[in-house]
Amino acid sequence: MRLSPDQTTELAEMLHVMGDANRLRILLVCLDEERAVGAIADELSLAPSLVSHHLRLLRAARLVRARKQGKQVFYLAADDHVRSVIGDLVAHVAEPPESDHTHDDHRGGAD
Amino acid sequence: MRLSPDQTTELAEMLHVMGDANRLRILLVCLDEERAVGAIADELSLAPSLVSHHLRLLRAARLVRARKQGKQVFYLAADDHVRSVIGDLVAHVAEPPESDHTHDDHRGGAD
DNA sequence: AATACATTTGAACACCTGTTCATATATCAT
DNA sequence: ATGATATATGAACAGGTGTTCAAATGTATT
Repeated sequence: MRLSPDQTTELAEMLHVMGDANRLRILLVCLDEERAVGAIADELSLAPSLVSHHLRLLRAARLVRARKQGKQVFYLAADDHVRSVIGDLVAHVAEPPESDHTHDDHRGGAD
Repeated sequence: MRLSPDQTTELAEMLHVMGDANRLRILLVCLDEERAVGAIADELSLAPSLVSHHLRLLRAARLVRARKQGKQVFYLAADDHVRSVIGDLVAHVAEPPESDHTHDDHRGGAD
């Protein structure tokens, strides 16, 4: 199954936005239930300003949607499509690692 | 389904490595069949040096494995786990943008 | 109107990242 | 041995990125 160059770029951009720890945490927090910016900041112990900055990128990537209510703005995963993708990812990470290692490659020195 | 802080960081790092267009292309090229560095570089029109650099990151993230044969080094997706994750992502991106929404809630004011 | 609260915005900073180039290492052939 | 091929490595540069701070915007309450 192959992707077009455009689709590959699109996927890379999506992964790039999700590939930040704080942004991923924010996305996970408002994946299934609406969350206000302040609530997210409070739960993750992050500055509201920082959360807002990340939320803007998540919104630009169409990963979350915003709903304004009074003074607060509630964020939620954009749609079931996003929830499904994240769900798959989370499921794979939550799974135990494979034990089908025929041979172990040498430790790569990541600097 | 929630992840531990460590698992969340781990996932973010994995997404971060995949979140580069060239790196993702490289990963896709050697997802199901072994590919030598030169072959990847040739197919993607990238400098072998650049491919090697990216391959090192992919290897450090345990996303690909290397098998040396003579002068060439063949790379392949690390395991079925990785193939499954990438497969899911590709499938989601390859899907048509509209899915069967039984109820269409949250109308977005995205800029 | 003024105050307090929630969120956003922009600038500034330090840090990281992708790429290129030159060079090194390894392997095969002559 | 030399030379050619394949890959890896390191330095260096340009540009991007996350974070913080201060200030702005919007919104409800008094």
